[in-house]
Amino acid sequence: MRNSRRATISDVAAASGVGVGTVSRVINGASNVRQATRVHVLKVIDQLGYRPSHLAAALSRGTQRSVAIVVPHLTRPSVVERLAGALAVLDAEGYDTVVCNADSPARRDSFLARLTSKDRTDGVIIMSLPISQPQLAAVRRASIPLVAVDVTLRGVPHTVIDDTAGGRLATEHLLSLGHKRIGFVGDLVRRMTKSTFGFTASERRLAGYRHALAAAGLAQCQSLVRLGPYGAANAEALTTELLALPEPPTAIFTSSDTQAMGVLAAADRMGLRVPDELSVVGFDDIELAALIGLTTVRQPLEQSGVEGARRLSALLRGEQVTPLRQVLDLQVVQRNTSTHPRPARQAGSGRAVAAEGIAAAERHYRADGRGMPRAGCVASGHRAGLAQLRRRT
Amino acid sequence: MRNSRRATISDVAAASGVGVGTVSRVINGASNVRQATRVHVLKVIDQLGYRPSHLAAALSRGTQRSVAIVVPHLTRPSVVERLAGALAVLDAEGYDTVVCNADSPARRDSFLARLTSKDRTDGVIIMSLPISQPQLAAVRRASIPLVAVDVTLRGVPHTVIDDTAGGRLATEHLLSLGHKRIGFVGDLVRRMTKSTFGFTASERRLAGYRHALAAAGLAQCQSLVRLGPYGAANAEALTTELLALPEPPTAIFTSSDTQAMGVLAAADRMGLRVPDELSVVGFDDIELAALIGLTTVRQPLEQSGVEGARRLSALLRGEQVTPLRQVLDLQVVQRNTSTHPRPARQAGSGRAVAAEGIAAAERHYRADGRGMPRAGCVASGHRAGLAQLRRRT
DNA sequence: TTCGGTAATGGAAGCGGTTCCACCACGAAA
DNA sequence: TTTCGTGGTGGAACCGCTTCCATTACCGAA
Repeated sequence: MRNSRRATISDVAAASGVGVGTVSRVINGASNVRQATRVHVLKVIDQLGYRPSHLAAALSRGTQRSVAIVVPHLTRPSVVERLAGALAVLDAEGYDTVVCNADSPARRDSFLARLTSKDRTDGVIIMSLPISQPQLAAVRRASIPLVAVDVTLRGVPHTVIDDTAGGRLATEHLLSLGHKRIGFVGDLVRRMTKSTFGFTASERRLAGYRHALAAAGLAQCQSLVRLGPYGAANAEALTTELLALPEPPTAIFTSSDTQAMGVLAAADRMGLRVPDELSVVGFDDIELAALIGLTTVRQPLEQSGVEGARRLSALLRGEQVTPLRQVLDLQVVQRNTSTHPRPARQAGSGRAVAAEGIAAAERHYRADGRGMPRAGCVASGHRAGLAQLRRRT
Repeated sequence: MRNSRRATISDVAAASGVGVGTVSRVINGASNVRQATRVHVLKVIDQLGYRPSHLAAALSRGTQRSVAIVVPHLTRPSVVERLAGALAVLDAEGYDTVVCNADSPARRDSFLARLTSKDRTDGVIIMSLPISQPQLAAVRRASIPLVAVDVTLRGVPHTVIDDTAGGRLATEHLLSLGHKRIGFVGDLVRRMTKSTFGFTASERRLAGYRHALAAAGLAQCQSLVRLGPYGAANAEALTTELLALPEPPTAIFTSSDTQAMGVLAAADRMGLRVPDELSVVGFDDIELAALIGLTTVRQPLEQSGVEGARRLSALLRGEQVTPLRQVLDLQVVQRNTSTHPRPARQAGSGRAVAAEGIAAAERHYRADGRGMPRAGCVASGHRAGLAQLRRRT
């Protein structure tokens, strides 16, 4: 047996004494093939270990059925849930999905360039990732079927939530519980370019928070708003600052559940009981939120992926996608990190606690957890304050 | 301008008055093209909005540079970290990566069938997913370059950890703290087939636990080992059972960090303080573990993906991959959920607490959290016990 | 002037399928 | 017997590129 190179369809045809057309029909299960022929060809295929080339078939047929999804920070829970939703739909529709994890703007640009300059996939889904005007224009010119999820892209079908409304909902929830001093912990956005894209989710949620406060006739205290890079650790630091204020907030709204974890950690480090001494509201309702009983604004993460994928696949079928802008519902899920503010509060003791907390926090941030020596067993003194998952009844 | 169908390379050639060969050279940046020609062709390409077909190029060139990764349960943090590691490497090497999320054995089989029956990708990475003997044989016959991560596959390069050793490490850590009654909470495995693949990670970690107990000369109490389906909620239920025993454990080792979350939740529900009244050790060291101060066995998740991808790419370069079995290091990271057992313990009060806890748990499991009515704001009475992220100093 | 040698280029021959059209039997209808 | 379908089948043309070989133009060396 000459197995120098992989068997092709004509090898099979030759070996089974039929034409390539017939082999092709057998492979694709066309009905007009005599049973005996089919069986014979199938046997030869098996003997030769022949595997049809997807590539050649796609080229010849003119359709490859593959799409790309570009996401930032694949490891974030909210992103993964979206991605999973999209993958499920695309699989079901028979698409191959190539996942592009754009950790940095540079990688995002390189992915986008790769996708627009060459004809690699039938369509593209962009998730949670603002793209620059020129890039959008490039995609347009290439007329690549494109949908966006969790980003507003002019002229492109996009599935989003109303972040501003979400921020308002969260804040109104806290207001309705009686809170007057409500802090905000969110993302600091370094803009890449002067281009318009403007607001990120966190900024819009902050806007919603401001609207709600304004509507309630409350003065807005700038010092109650703290922004920093994404991540629980940073949120913890910001919260520590917030709680150390002369007049600390009685509640904190934060722009993601992950950041809420940091807020909770900070509260604990400062010795504040949640929700009795501090109410906390997150955003997203990732799986973890239910587990730890976090009050949060639920957005349909997985469903956003599902919708995005559905719309792309409609686009690829040549259907009209309307409306261009699809807004999914939000709702506050009250669990166990929010309640009425405690009636009284002694400023003095509060401050003392806060001071201690800050010192502890500073000790902590100097050494982070993950890069430790590689012995068999390491006692990690960092993260010295012990965290525990705690439920109160 | 006739834009009925997409421009091809010969359209460009015709429109710019050169041969297709020259256009091809321009596209691929070959050096032997006159500068003037290059510029002109480039201009025409731009005018025509021509995008070279990746498909056709790949077919012609005979290499497509794409791989598939098959993973189970994409949303689990450990899986995502592995995936992210692999993606980073594959991107850097210029591969397109199609992600196959196999939630069920059926989907796994369909992915595998799709990948083996047709020639779609250059190679495949399988993560954390046991496959059946016939399937492995099929892959072999098709001689698809394959590597495994977190699964042992005979004859296939695989990157794994020594789960048994990990179980032993965790248990020895608790033993060294003075614990004598150590519980285990892990996965119940319904075997799909009679095929050999045998042990899952959880089972092997359980084996390690048993070894350690045996080595310490401790009697093994079968009732201290509880197995159930994966997930924090189930782990919580199992832990509740464990803590309701007449003689409850003073420490629990559980086969993943996610399950450890459930263990912590159960402890809290039962009113047990961690680590004073119950020590808890997880496995994996996902990001969350550091945040909540969970003592755990660290395995290099992301790195496992990196290694798998590196090995696949070596395989695709035609290099030998040795050793076939690559075992990554483990280490216990002690944080704040493990300490010495408390000296004394009154059986009576313990039991009373336990009984109450079980009742509460049963109430809980009847109604799960996520399928609530869709009003603007929902107060969720399920998950009634409020959970809080808590750090003690 | 003749003759390599070289840089730039044109274009045919694949890559491995799908598809369409021509063709062949063969049985039923005329 | 002739004439049509009609189910099976063979194979050329084509999908859009890459690649290799042939060709041309031009230049310096002999």
